[in-house]
Amino acid sequence: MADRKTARGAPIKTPVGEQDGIDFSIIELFFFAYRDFTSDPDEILADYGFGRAHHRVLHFVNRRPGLTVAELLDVLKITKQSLARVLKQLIDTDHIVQLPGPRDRRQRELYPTEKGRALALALARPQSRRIHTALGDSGLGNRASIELFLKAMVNPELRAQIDILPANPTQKRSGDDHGEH
Amino acid sequence: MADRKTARGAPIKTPVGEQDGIDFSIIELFFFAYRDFTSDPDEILADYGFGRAHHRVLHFVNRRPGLTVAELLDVLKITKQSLARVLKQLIDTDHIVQLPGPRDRRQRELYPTEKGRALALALARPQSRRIHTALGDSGLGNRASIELFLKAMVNPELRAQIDILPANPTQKRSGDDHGEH
DNA sequence: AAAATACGTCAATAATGCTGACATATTTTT
DNA sequence: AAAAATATGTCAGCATTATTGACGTATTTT
Repeated sequence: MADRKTARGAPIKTPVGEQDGIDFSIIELFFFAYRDFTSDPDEILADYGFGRAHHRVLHFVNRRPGLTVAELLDVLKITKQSLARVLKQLIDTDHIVQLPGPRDRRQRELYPTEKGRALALALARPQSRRIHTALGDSGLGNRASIELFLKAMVNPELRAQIDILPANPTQKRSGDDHGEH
Repeated sequence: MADRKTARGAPIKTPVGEQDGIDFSIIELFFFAYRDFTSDPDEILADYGFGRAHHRVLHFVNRRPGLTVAELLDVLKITKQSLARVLKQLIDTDHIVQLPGPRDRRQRELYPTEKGRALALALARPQSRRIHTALGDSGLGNRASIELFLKAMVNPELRAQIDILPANPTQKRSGDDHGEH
């Protein structure tokens, strides 16, 4: 064990596979699918000097206008400092505006501008088209299965975040003040 | 238009939704699902001082032992310089070994060691468990639909990469020397 | 009045990607 | 045999997106 080079493990030449009891097919498919899924908006974002982080912020602010900073952090699971830069850029470029919270004026409610709405839609369009095509290709009527599967892939304790978003077919919204009335 | 602050666009208070003709449900589900899907291995990797990049390299080297550097770059769609760092670390920590290509000695064939194989399996295990649970939760017999959907989400010209990988049910491998003999 | 909260910001650091340039070994072409 | 192309490695610098820690300010709660 003196020489490091001779201590190297021997090469394994057999591929891992499903026989190891692991679902490699879907693991890989998920990787490739997500990679290409994000590539469409990435190209558009590059024209604005934005990145994926901007996309995510823009998306959720458009989906839940009036979102506070704390709520956004909770959805994105990033830190305040990470959010700060991209949010500032989106505000400076007039894609997002902040309004003081009506009940608690410490809070900043985030709203898209018309410009921000337009960009969010432009980014979502190719993704939606890809999904639509994939649903078609893989046989119609799979939509419900796909939704159930994807939702089941999310950590159970985080599925609440999904249910807050509008127009999800798995639940009905009872009111806009998502409230503890 | 002298003052910038007054030139700000007005806040839009209505959420975007499916009525805009865009499949926001699945877009979001895909984001959340992928986020949590990668969180399991991320925790394990942190113990080794590795990141997601190491995971991907380790994964594909285990799936296709003997892969050359160029082939790996093509699968991962990153640059040589980006790969260099993580690959070097994986070699230094004895997870991967390099052998000169038998036909072309300029090439470096990449193989996992026993240690590398073990880590790859440890990383894949929670992901596979999550998939298995999700398939169960969303009703058995969806597996084929899910695979078709995910595959259809991948850019058509890149689906060839998937078919190269072992034990994919959509094709049969004709030989191990993937060769133009 | 004091404490807690929501947010903003400054500074430093890390992981992962990028481009460009150049070196070395090896194979292919001329 | 010489020249060109190829596969890989490496150096240097840079961008993006994330991290942690610390501190300031406005506001609300205790």
